[in-house]
Amino acid sequence: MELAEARQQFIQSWGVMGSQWGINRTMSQVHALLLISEEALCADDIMAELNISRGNANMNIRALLDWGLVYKHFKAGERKEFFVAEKDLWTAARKVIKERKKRELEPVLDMLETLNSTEFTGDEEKVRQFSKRVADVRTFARQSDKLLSGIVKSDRKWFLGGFARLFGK
Amino acid sequence: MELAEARQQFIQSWGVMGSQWGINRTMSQVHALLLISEEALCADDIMAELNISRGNANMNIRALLDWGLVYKHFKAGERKEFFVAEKDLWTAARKVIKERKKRELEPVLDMLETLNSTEFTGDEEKVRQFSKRVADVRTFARQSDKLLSGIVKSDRKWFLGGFARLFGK
DNA sequence: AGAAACTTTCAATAAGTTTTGAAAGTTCAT
DNA sequence: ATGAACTTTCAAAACTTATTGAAAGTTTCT
Repeated sequence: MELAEARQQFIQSWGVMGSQWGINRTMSQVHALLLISEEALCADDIMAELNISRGNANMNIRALLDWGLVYKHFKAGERKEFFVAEKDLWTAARKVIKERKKRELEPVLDMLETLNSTEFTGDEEKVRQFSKRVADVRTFARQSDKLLSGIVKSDRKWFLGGFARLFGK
Repeated sequence: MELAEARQQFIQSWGVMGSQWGINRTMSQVHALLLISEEALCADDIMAELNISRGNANMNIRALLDWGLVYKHFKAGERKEFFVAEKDLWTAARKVIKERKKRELEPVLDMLETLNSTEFTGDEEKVRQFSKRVADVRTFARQSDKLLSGIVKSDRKWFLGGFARLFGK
């Protein structure tokens, strides 16, 4: 198989996965491209490889920097900016978990805390039942938050090591 | 606070979270509505509560059944179908993980396995570097898959119990 | 200060996704 | 076999999100 073809396959597949998880397809593709690139790439390289406009490239590169998945890299004698991906995927995954937890889980958690400490007006029995459900969901969400925090704080060994001992007991 | 208002807040917030994770907003809202409903609801109840069309309600209820997050419920003497949510969120979460793993992680894993056992044509050094990157990503993806499988198989106690002992050691 | 090299912004447009609603399909009771 | 009750389908419309490209902005060099 041609190397170029294999690269495209990797980039496409990574893009599809991203879009299924609510991440802009182009952003995932830029990430994929940088992941498999040894050399730091500049905006023009990325535009050319992925066939996208300058604006689109710029916006998605900024987003990746923002997530901490890509770093700026300056080459001596070159004026433009180059970019490299965080190549350690465990580090990258932890950043994604941390960030999504903050952006997407915490607002729900806040809503649940608020509802949990509010008194409702309405049919007494219905209020009782609703409060019970909210409390259940809150417990679950807090537990999930705790689990994710633990993962973010844990080190590579935990991830690389066997998980067998962690479950079922 | 009015009970009705609180219900809307819960439903909206759950809908936003879903959409951020690549799940149709209406589907999350139907799920939220069923989660906080003691009684089983029929299509018309859901249409009325969420102000959506019959087609939309039907399509999203089917999807939730498909994910195993909602069950059909028949009421004696009633001809129409009623629906209830799986109220145990740990059970629901495991189903979601299992399903997303299958639908969204496994295709990437397959791509990585294929690329990993393919010889590439092209500049020798570039091929070597690309293969190394693919191997790295594959290792990470397999490890993630293993971790998720463990979670899916683990029991509630593991989730409810303290995670402290699991990390950092 | 001016010009070149580069990055960012943003309004217009394109692409993609979701929703609707009416028609077709199904099931069940008589 | 018919009709009422209910569910499913699907093409068209509405809505949302992503992308473009040209203009504006910034930085660096002489």
